[in-house]
Amino acid sequence: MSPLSTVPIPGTRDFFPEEMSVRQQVFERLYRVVESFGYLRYDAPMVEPFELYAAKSGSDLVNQQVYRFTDRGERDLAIRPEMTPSVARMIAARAGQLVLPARWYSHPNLWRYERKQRGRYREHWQVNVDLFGTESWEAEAEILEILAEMMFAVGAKTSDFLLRVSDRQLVVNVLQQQVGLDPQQVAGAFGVLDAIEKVGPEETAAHLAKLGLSQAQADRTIQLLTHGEQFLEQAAPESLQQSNVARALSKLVTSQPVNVKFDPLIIRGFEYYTSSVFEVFDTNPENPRSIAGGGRYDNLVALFGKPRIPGIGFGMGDVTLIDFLQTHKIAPAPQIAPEVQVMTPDESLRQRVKEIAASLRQEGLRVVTPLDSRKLGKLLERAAKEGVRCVVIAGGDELARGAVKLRDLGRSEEREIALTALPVVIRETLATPTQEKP
RNA sequence: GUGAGUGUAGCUCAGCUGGUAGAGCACCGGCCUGUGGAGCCGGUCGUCGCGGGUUCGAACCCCGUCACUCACCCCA
Repeated sequence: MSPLSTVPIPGTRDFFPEEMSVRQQVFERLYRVVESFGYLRYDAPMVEPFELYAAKSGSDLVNQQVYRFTDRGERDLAIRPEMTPSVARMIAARAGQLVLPARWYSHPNLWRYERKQRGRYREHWQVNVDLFGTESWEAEAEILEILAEMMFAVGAKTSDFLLRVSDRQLVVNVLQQQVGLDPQQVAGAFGVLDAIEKVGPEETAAHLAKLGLSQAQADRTIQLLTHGEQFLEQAAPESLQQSNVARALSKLVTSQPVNVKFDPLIIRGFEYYTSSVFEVFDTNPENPRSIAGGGRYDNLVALFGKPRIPGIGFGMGDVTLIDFLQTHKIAPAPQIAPEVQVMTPDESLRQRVKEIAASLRQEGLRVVTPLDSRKLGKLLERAAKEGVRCVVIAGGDELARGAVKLRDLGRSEEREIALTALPVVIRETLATPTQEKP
């Protein structure tokens, strides 16, 4: 029999401690931002009825990419490919009891059956932030503000990212009323224009002609959709008045300036988005995938037979976010070393070592002790390699005086410290910058 | 689903038109029985992804296969 594989199944990742540490630090910053806006965390099952997604998630392609199986009770189930249907279900379940607006967030792992490539895995973790119960443009503003603050919280600068926003309804209105397209042509135009950045304007014009657009209509459509700012200028005032995104755009209150751009080419795949849609992009072309995206879905909760509760929200995924941080060299350093190691040169003092370690743990420090006997030099070498900052050396002479040696591996300094003062001195040491030996 | 690239030690890789498998790092030990990172010495480590073929002889050439990576399709 061949040995078991150590490789995770395709498209999934193991998170070794140093990777987990980075992920954890990044996401804890995001949690803090979201919670600072008063959002409450929830969770839901990783497996849902398949029909939850079949109903409204959108294209038949989504269905092809869902992990789907039949359980022993003959239920048709799916591993969640996204969180929004689940949260809509939960909101619907409490529809009569909730104080609205409801501000909720979660951090689920999501699955999609697709081939792995840069920025895309079959399993990824996504922070979802959703706001339910208002159609006000201020909901758009708040959601976009949170999104921007999340980017700032992980160390992004204003110039590092671009927030592209659009409004499906507004774009549809303009194309119908000002270019004279019928609804079918509008739908077709969206599909074709999605690819305009790849195939170029000539081919796009040809596709539009097939949909029955005149030359003038095609030119006008392309011109409008590829010049986002002008799009707003050219939209009828009553259309703009109805567009939450258009109204929110200039009124965002954020701790740093944000690059926001209206861009009608932001479509997004989910069919349930009713008007506002938006995505965050890295301004560095090395990392072309969107870091976060979302939109308004005013009809989703009503699918559960409950009163219509409008919603708006977005997801920010771990894969593209951490790619972004690494591209800009602002990912946090892994923190995997214990703060303190306690050791002794005298085998007979092992028990005292454990007692000292226990008392330091009571002080909230992360403390390890050697589990086997080795020479002090080897123990120090290993501690240094692990990145341990403080080493407590409990020798008989010092202990007789009620003291130990405290060695700061970060600065190669050693002092004798009274046991009673040890926690305080260790904390001071940990707060001091290290000084690398040349 | 389509296309391309890569598979050699735990890791990063070298290995000439085919001639018995290598380096650096890492790991373990010694020099150093109460003090780390350097240095020196020594040690452990491989079905050369797998299967078949050609050959006196294959890590190398040929065929197949699998895995991984990147891109396309599409999308969080």
